[in-house]
Amino acid sequence: MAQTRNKFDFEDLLDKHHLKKTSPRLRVLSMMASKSTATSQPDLESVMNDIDRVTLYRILNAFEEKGIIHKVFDLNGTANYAMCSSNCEEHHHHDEHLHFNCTMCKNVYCLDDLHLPPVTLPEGFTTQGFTLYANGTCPKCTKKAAATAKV
Amino acid sequence: MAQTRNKFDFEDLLDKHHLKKTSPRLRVLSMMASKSTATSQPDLESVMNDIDRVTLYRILNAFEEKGIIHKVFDLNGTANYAMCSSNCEEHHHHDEHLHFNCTMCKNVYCLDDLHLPPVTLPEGFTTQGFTLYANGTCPKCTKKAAATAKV
DNA sequence: ATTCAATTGCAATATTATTGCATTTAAAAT
DNA sequence: ATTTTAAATGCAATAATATTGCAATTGAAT
Ligand SMILES: [Mn+2]
Ligand SMILES: [Mn+2]
Ligand SMILES: [Zn+2]
Ligand SMILES: [Zn+2]
Repeated sequence: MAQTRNKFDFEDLLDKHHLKKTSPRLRVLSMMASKSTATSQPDLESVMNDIDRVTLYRILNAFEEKGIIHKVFDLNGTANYAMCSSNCEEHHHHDEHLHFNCTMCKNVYCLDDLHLPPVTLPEGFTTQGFTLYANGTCPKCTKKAAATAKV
Repeated sequence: MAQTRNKFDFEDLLDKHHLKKTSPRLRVLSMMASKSTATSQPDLESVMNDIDRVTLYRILNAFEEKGIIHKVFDLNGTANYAMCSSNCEEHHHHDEHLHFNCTMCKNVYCLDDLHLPPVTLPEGFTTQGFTLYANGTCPKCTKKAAATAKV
């Protein structure tokens, strides 16, 4: 379940990062925060069809740089964006959680509380960060499939 | 180090998958097999600039479907392709190894022998496969950086 | 109220990917 | 060895995704 945030939270968030409180930005924030899954670039674009596509790209890039959102590529290489729940800083993300990509509904879930087990890399490789991806069926789609099978 | 394969291996490989042994396909195979890292679509295209870009896309898709190569997206969302070392079957890959993306040289390494630790998903999620990504500095770039620092 | 830098919108361009169709070619059939 | 055929390629057109430059607009500071 996504954290419920109000208008003022978003305004504070933009203030904190020295970003001007504009209508496009506030709308993008409230859309992304209202969902429990990541938002794909195409989705964002079709929902916010009155905002220029270039503006959307620039908003997403700015938010990502500031550590407000993070980008995830799904199994098809489509860019998806989700709020950073943890304490991501400017140019320094900490989103080392599991990204679950449902092959039925295509949704990308950020499973935040799933900590990654430690991995030892071969000699010579030094790592800055990890991301674990999984694909399969999400709870909603599992239920849906079960219901259809019954009939 | 990539396994050295000769022309006959590639012809056998194509035969095995009921794919015609054509010049473009053999060239793509030998290029990919000669490298220890994955090959990006742009790289492939610039090296094989005499092969039509559509043909390249179709070759890559065919190889992926047959389980000859697998696709990896790097940190920038660019498609990269690498030989399947394990026993991948048609429409059923088993490439659950670590993908290391060097932030300096942008190369993607398939670290095959690195087994993923088991992860337990939250209730309701059923998984078909995992992929672990890491980013950081590869051995070559680490050495290069050390050499530059000395001077 | 005025000023100014940040942000947006628009036009042009670049990059990556897909589709339809005519031509070519590897492999099978004769 | 020739003919036949399905598979594969190349080309043209189009779609989808992303970036850049610049003029107009607007939020926030003065
Ligand atoms: Mn996430
Ligand atoms: Mn791999
Ligand atoms: Zn689903
Ligand atoms: Zn490197």
